[in-house]
Amino acid sequence: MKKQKTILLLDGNALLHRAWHAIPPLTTKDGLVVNAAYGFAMIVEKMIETQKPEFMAVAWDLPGKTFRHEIDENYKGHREKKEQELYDQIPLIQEILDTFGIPSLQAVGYEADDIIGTLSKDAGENGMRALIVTGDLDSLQLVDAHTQVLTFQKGISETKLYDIEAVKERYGLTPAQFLEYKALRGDPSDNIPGVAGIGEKTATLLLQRYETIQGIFEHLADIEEKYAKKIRGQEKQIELSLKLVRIVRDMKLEFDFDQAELKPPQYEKLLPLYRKLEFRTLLRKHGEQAGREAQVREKVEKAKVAVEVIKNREALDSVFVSGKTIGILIAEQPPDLFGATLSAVGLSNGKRTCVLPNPSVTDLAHIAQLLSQAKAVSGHDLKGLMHHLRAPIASPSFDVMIASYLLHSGSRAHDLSGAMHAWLGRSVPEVPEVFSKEKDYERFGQVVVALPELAKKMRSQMKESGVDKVFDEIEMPLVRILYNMEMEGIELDTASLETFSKQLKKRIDELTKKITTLAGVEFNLNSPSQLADVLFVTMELPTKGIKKTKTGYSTAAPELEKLWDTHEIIPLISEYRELTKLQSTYVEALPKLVAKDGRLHTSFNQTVAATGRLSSSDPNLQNIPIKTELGREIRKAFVAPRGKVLVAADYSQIELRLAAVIAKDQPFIKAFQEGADIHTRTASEVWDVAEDQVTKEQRRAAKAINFGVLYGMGPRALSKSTGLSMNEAKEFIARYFEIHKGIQTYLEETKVQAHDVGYVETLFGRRRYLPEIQSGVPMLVSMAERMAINMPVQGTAADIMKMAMLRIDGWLKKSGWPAKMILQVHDEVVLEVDKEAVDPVAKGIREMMESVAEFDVPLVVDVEVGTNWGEMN
DNA sequence: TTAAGCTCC
DNA sequence: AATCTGGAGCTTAAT
Repeated sequence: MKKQKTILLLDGNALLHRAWHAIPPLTTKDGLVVNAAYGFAMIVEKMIETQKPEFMAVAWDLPGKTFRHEIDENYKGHREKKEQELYDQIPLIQEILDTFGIPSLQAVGYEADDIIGTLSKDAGENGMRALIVTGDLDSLQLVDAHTQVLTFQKGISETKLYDIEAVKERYGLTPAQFLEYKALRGDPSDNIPGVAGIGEKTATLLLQRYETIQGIFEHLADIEEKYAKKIRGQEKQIELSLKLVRIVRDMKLEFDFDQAELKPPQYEKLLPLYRKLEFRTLLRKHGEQAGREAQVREKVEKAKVAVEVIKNREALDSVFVSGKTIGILIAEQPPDLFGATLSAVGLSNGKRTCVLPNPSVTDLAHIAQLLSQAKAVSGHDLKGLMHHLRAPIASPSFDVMIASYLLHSGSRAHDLSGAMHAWLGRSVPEVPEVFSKEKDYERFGQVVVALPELAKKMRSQMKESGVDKVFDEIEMPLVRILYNMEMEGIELDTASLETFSKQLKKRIDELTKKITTLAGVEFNLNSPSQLADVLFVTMELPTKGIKKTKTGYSTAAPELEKLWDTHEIIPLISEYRELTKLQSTYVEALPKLVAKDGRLHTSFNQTVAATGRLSSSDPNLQNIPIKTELGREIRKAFVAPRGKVLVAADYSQIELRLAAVIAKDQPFIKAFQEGADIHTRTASEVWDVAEDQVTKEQRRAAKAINFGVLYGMGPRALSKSTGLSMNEAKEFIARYFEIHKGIQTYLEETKVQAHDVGYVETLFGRRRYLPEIQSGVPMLVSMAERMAINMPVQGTAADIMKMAMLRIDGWLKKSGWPAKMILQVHDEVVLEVDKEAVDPVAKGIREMMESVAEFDVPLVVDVEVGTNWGEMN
């Protein structure tokens, strides 16, 4: 039998948008925006390579004619400019398509979908296979025995192929039913009305039961009344929806498949075009830079060291020579259902380098055992490694990820290959994800071998800038502690959250009803844009003084507050916001993340925050609510197991104290030495009244400026946050700086230093570079200045907390008290402690924390004890 | 993917 | 003419 030929049909507009969104704004050196064209070219080339079609064509909507896809008036204005940049790229794409000989098709009165629908049908009738490439799931209705749909899942790299089976699997419906499903369900974004009250679930259910819409109407009598009443009498509406959703498949098209026959690209046109558009990756692929590539290959080749691929543990043991630093790397498989698994472990002692493929759990345990005896261990992301080994490493000495972070704290990308590139200045192979051939192991081995060299380079750089102390004395020892905290986790009382969830749900439903009634329209109140529309258009609430966002009027909490008295709906919306936030972010999400041991395990990221703080994710346990009474309910669900209690110790006012220390501000230093209420003291100074005469308002304003100073706040922000007038605020600040000369000088000098040397530092030598400060762009410069002001203070606090954690860990180990650190929230650590040991542990950690550093200002720690995190006393 | 909004220190 | 409060992470909508 003859091989079936394939025609690839691309939905030009859908892919254009997909490319536009997936690729960050790229411009050529002449300022031409080319990201969409680039993405489109990538898609086209990838499709040709992977699908090997015989024919190919691109269908386009006619410009300006949007039949089904009406653009919402609300979006029009701000979008126009961006849209223009996007549409300007269409001619570029046409040019690219021309060099491949791929025709573009358009038709008056039809959309791209219709052309594709028609051509795919023709193709099928002519014994061909049609493969539709689009970003739009509407085309799934076209799928049949010889038509398939390829969609993009995220970005432009991951695709999913839908044939009849795949459609059934994904939606539980045949492609023909999918059409009816969309007509029933509707689609607001495409202006398809559908049937009110029928959503995904109901539409699917009914179609599964009765096969077609006709079937549903025939069995209307058998259908539960709650559904039936929604559908009854909706024939017209459904008819209309069907018409809107159905893609035309019988257009009259003057089209000959021969026109779409795919030939090799005309390189003499394609390459200059790519060069003009600066598509380097694609150029390289086409051999443009074959010469340079060969050079790089040669260099890698030269650096090659003998790598053994060993398959047994005994041989592996020989790598571990006592007194040697062991370099270790893991190659992770792409995560699947069972989480990330390892495809290989690479080890090197500097002389021998081994790669162990597919390590078993016992292999890993064995490696952990051996590593704990090594003099030092270096690698990349050692905390991650410990999790894979399921064991701490006693002496982690060099983590490339952390070194990269300390050398470039502003960046968030600290991957190994990036570091190799940046510090070794040569191409090192990427760590492979899957190992199938011998050369994969070899390539991996080359990376492992390069590790010590990389570490050496990075160390000398760290010495040069003086961050090596932070590295050796703070960050590296902290790795194991963070691992232990992540392993330990915290117990979550899911039962209480369940009860709370029910209460929330009840109130949220009530609020939804009331708000809908008051507004007079049904809308999604989770959507800020819809809410703004309802408030300011439908209900005509005053827009004076309301901030604008890029998309229209803001509905953020402070803006709603301005509208508080204009309508009773506002407080309800505010409450709705609070409740749904709690419900979705915490109450519903957290219980799902409880591990098999009944506890919640976060990840503490050591290489994210530019100031030196930790961050927490999956889940983030550093933003558990506490401010509002309802929010506190969630915190109360963080509990100590039977027989234990939680002990929380937090540094009181640590940033302000450190600001006083760093700025050598005498009045502040004195105030802290005397144990004064710092905000009351400030108010008393500035308004020149006795401390016991300071009003609440005055204290509030003083507090606002005390915090504001740390962030580089101006008079504008101060007046906003205090209610002071602009002039009062200015005067207040002037007076403040008159008294706090040290602070004023610090602000000035820090800015100057940041401009001069391009970085700022903490008291312990952690450094942050601020390249934008020399950019000359006023907004970026002032932003960098504020970062410069804030980083030494926030960063020193972070240093101190990290050192305190090291001391607490050491003290607990030495003293043997049954207590474990489990959480850190910037200025607070939480421990889980056996009841009997509470008093000595509380006393001990306070002493550890308060004495971690000696300044002119005392560090003060408050310690609280409780059975849950919400009620500590 | 981004924007808007909210949570924390 | 108007902006300019530092550091994080998560959810939802919308494209």
